[in-house]
Amino acid sequence: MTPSTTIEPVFDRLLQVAVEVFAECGFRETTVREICSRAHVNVASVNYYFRSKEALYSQALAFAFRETNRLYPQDAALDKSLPPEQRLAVFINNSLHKLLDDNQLGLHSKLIAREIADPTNALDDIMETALVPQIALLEDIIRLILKEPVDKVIVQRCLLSILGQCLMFKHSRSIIDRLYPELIADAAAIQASAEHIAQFSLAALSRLTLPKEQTTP
Amino acid sequence: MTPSTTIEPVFDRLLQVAVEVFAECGFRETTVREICSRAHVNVASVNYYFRSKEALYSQALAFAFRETNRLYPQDAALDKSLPPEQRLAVFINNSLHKLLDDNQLGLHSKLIAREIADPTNALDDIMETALVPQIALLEDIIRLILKEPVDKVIVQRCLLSILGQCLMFKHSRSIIDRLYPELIADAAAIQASAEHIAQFSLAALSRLTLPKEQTTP
DNA sequence: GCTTGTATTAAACAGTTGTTTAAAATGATT
DNA sequence: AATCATTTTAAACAACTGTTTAATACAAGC
Repeated sequence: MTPSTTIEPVFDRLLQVAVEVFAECGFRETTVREICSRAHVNVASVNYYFRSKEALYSQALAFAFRETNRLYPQDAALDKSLPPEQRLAVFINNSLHKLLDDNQLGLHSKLIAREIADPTNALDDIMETALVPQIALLEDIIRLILKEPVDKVIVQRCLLSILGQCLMFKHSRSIIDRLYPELIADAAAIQASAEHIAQFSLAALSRLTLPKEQTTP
Repeated sequence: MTPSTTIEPVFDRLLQVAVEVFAECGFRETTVREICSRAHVNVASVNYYFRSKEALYSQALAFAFRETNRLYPQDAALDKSLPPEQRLAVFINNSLHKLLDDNQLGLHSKLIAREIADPTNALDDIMETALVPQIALLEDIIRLILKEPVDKVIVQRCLLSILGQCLMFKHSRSIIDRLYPELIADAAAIQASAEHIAQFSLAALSRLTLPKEQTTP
């Protein structure tokens, strides 16, 4: 048995390269041979260390989730001493950078986004461990902003509204690249986009709590 | 043996089945044998009528766009005599039904959403003919709602906010299915979700035009 | 009849896929 | 040095891929 404290070079290299290639090409389009070629290991290594290509994918996905949450922790959004409006802004800004950072490790979110858009059997395992906590956090923040207690489905719909605005930048990246490339040109632009989403969402939330006075004040 | 009930030519049958299978499995996972099998034609037919599998995909994608715009025309949203707030609500409701209708022809939007999330070479051809007009329409409506003239990028960001909320229901369907399946259970739920998006967005838009100091009444 | 052009077919092609095998290399323990 | 389990390797496997081929079927025109 290999001690869990010492890292296995081939195993680790395989996992990292797998995230890279799976994120780039998707599950089906990536070949085991491509992964092994980039990792400079034999083709049989995948079936030796992992049971199969599918098992490697599953582990790579879990690894990607762990990495994103390690590199982009939601500490400030979890800080209950801050006003919820600020926590929401932090959550959105953090999520957007998580999704859009293209430097080397944006691959993790790319793989995750791909899995969400076109799920495989591995999704269910991931949901519980990594996605549900994020959702719960956002739900809490929304509930705090909508001070008075509201129907559960309203909170859920608001959550989807906010999350949808964020995920747009990942799932519909192809459209944004073609229509408004300047909106995600650099880090400053991304931050500005995040601020817009926060502002847009806070405006909507604060309006929803008010009684049904129509557009004319 | 000639099919007595369906006298549809092989070309048309191939195109329809292609939309179905490509939407279900994506470009790469789809095999021409599967398409031909479901269409009850020989394997060579794809290369006979269309040049290649890729050409068939390209034509299937264009066909899907034509069909969605035929089945869900944006007439009411185009009606310039209506108030822009109502036109926005119609646009959103129409888009959401377009995206979520699973009856037989929701396949078209499924194929399109797949292409947006994971674009192939065929996307650029489609953008111009089918997507840009929809975007332009939404841009116009937003500009009307934000009465006073605002910066171009603000309109663009608001457009992405609204579009993101709609596309969420398609691109992240896997998440919604697992977290809040009741939100898209039936046509009534979909309509309610559409009304929420419209309300959420209108609230945000009307707030964005006002000065920001109005947090507490 | 025959010819001509199109449509359809079964079979084969050439390449790639994930996976397995069985031999060889490695490294620690005796 | 010999034994043992573990790791690495090249090669082969069987199945599947998109595409092509060459033989056929079929209709219309002469």
